[in-house]
Amino acid sequence: MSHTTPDAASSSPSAPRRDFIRDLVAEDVASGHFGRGPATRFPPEPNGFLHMGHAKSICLNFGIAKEFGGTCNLRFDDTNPATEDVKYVDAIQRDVQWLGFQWDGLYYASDYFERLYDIAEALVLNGKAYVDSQNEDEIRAGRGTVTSAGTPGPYRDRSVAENLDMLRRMRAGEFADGTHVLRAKIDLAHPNMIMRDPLLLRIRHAHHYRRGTDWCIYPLYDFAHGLSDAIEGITRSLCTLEFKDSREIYDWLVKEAGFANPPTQIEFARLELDYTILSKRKLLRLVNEGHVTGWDDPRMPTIAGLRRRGVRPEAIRDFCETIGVARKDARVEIAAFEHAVRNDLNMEVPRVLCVLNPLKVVLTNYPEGQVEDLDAPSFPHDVPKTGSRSMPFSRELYVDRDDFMEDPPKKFYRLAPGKEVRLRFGYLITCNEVVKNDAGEVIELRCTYDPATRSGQAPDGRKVQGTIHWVSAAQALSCEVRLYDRLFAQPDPDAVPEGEDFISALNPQSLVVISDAKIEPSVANDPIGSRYQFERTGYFMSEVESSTPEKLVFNRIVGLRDSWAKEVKRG
RNA sequence: UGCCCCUUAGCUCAACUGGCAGAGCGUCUGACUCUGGAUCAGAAGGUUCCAGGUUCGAAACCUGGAGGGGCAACCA
Repeated sequence: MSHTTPDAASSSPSAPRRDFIRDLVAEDVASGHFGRGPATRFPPEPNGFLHMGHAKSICLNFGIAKEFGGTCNLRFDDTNPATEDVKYVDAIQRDVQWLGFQWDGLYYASDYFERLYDIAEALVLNGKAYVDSQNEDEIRAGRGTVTSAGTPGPYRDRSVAENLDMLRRMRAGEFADGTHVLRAKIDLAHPNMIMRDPLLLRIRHAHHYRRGTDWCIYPLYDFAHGLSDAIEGITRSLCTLEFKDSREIYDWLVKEAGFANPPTQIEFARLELDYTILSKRKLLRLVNEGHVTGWDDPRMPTIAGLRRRGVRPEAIRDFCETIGVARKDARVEIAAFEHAVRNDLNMEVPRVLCVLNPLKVVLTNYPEGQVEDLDAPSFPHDVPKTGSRSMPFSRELYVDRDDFMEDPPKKFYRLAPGKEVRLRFGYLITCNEVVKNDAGEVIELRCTYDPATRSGQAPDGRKVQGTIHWVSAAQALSCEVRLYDRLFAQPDPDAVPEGEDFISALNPQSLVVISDAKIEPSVANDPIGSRYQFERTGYFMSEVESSTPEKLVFNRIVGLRDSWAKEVKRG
């Protein structure tokens, strides 16, 4: 592969993207440095649902394992009994699998508590750790600040025997929460704050969703994480940039614990997407305060929300591939994600016609009572799929209100008094008369059709610029359409005035429900959960949770790119 | 006022580790004319954060500076 042409490289869809992490892993493989194959892990804390940020990490960790013939574990980092729950464990497993990945090992940090405890005792025996009996405030004060050194507390030089005794009694549950902690004995003046005698174990008499109440000294992140990696034989431990400073304690611990060829931590930038928020803490607030219907609300950037909305895992994986992996923070445009979603659906889903805001059209010269079937291909010419359905055509139709203007501006290629348009897959029609109600609202258009134009072409060769979608009024199915839009009204939801928070940046238009849209009858017997492109409108999926055969409900997955809207905005 | 990291096109990333700064998305223009979508073709867009230095040659290496971010939770 050393002399591939650019063409050959880009035409190979499975060619793995190169990034600094993959480069390192490739070196590991070449050098045999670890003495074992590449091993990664995805280590979520089960305290919330997975979101797009996790998807990036999942694609990276599992992707590397797949590309290099290594392994990837799913490990629940469940070291905090206060926040964790089995319901999150279940959701996380479901979401990882739905994304298309299968873990090699399924592990829980809470299964390593005994092992970690043994390491803690060894540390004490080696004079590398001590039991500190100061309270939280005293410990904080003793740590100093970023610009000043900390000072040793009164318990720092306890004897090994006393430390061991205290640690054993901590484990035995003799002490109350907060009375003692185990600390590594490193350096209270260390330039890296994390190294100023970091806390290893704290007492928590609480119910843990897996351990119940049988354990009461919970390891902190820094103590649990690297050692869990080492226990599992991980080679490269991938995490986000904010853990950069933790690398030093990570290395210190795996070395002190005596692991040969221990794993190494590599940091990459966490994903930020504009117009949404990728923070479990903040997403939990949206759920708890009722701003969304749940973790799987289709507006949520969670895997479960995206799945419910109709996004396919292929689109998420493609997106994660295109954004790449870097060492600098960046906010990715949501447009890039929407593009990935369209790109995926474009080649996969059939086209149908659905009128969102129905406006009746009566074809005055079409025979009363007549219905003819028009054949309509389900895919455009450039999508390599076949299939068609038949669409009933009759005297009374519905078209979209947006496709009619009584007093149109220039370059409006749709219906207007005296103007001719093409009905998709059907005839050319001309608008002759506009019927209004007493309030002056347009309620009906009276048009004539040209019987010679069933093919969509005029025999006399006259050009018709616009093509609009329609349904036959009598046969169309009434359905509900949920138009989902961006969750927040501004790119950075946290950029709000002083005194406000991201809640005030929510987009009030993030869900618009249309209760009586009209869709062509061909979809009547499709399974719930089928995806479509509603031509000229967007991609939609029938809502698994709310659709019934009697009343279909569709979620808008993503809109089509709309250059007319851009034209309008431009004025 | 300490330690660590980052800064290349609007955005995300490249640049074979010192050899003519490129790609995707976005934007714009055009083609097609039964999706104002898609697709296809083309274009615009750069003082590689700044100032010095090393070198025949610097985005890359060195020094100084600026801007941004992380770290002082018994969260992860």
